[in-house]
Amino acid sequence: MFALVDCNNFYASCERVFQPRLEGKPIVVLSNNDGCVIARSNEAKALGFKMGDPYFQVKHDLQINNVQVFSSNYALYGDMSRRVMWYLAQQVPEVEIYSIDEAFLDLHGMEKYVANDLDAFARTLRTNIKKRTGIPTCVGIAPTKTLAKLANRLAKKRPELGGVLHLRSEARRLWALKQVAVEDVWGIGRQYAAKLMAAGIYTAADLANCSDAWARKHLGGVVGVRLVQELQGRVCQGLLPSEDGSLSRKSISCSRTFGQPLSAFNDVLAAVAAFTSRAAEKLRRQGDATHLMTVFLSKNRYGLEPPPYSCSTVITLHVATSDTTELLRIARMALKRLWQADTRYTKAGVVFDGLEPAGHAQLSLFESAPDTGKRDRLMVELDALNRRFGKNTVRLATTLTGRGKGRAPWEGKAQWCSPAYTTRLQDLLTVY
DNA sequence: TCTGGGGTCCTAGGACCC
DNA sequence: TCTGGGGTCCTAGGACCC
Repeated sequence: MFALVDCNNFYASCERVFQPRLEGKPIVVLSNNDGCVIARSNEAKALGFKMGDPYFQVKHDLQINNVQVFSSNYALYGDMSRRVMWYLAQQVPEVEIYSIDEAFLDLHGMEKYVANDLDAFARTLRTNIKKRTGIPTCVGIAPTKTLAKLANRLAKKRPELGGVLHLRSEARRLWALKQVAVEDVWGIGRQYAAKLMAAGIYTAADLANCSDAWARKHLGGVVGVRLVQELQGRVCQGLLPSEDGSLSRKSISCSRTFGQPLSAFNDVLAAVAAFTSRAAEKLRRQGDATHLMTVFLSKNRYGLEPPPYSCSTVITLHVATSDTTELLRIARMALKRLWQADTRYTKAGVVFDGLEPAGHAQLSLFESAPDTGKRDRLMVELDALNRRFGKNTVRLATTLTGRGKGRAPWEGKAQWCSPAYTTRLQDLLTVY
């Protein structure tokens, strides 16, 4: 058995924990740059606000409905997430942190520790998470991860289930499959949903009745086969390593939409340099080096201009590196290659691929190992200082613009960001 | 004026190897 | 002159997830 524990409306719930007066009130949280709606409380959902709604389009409706608006506060959400996950890790032998607000638990063999009553166990988890962190959750329990997802979804949609649904029998599984529309199945996106409906497949139950051959042909090959089998109760996926040191990403990126369109090379360079530094930090944190760096620039996609809206260039490094100074040199080179004068750029980003463990760089026959000792030590110190004294305490000059201190021109708006209540001493709540 | 960011996996096709 | 089979590695593109 697997369980999926999912926090309800996580970002909105995090904000509510520190502003209880918002209980029962509509809340939305906006993306970077206060661009779109990315999270909603149930009340905001009921008012018809959608995921991805551009803020400027719904601003008026939000106001007249008295919806509380927040900019995203990842310092807060990340820390609250860690608290929830830490608690779960104490309760079961194996946890997969699937996303910032969801975790799969492996319950195989747990029955004997919880008196054969997984439902009661799940209810205890919910109660304790709420008590310790203030975050409401729902739990789905089923023989496969895909069914656990589905059970979780129903637990969330049907208040009468009390936040927990356990697909303990075949009859229960068949009942649950009939309740869920095919587009709400984990792994069915917009394209597949349209294809399935055209083929007369409307519910998860219909999908579970498809043959392996049909799934292979129409749902992306083996991925589709696994999906259908998991709905039938046949286990195709186990728990994966998660964000706890055992997880090693295969690519690392950092990108942002600018606060305003930029046309000056040095302004965009400052942005690309800042993203490069950030991505290099992530790279070093997982102990890797990259030998493939992509830099991309984007233009406004919503205007009258025809595509292409973005251009990119890939640079292959002969010796993999995680040294920020070296990566900055390459980023500048890539940017020069892409640059077109008189263009209003709206976004930029960098991606590192071809990752390998640092220090094990393959040298070709005639290359000698470059002297990287000093640089490595510099990076270790840099990361240590920033960890200890906060992000960007020490950084490289390229990430600054010629304009001196203050906000960089690429930085976006975050007009309604709540305090970092749990990670910043000055932001600690005072209760009178 | 204003439209997010960071990932994963799979397939198909081409280049190249023995 | 004609003809074969089995691999690997890489990239681009498409789908999906939160």
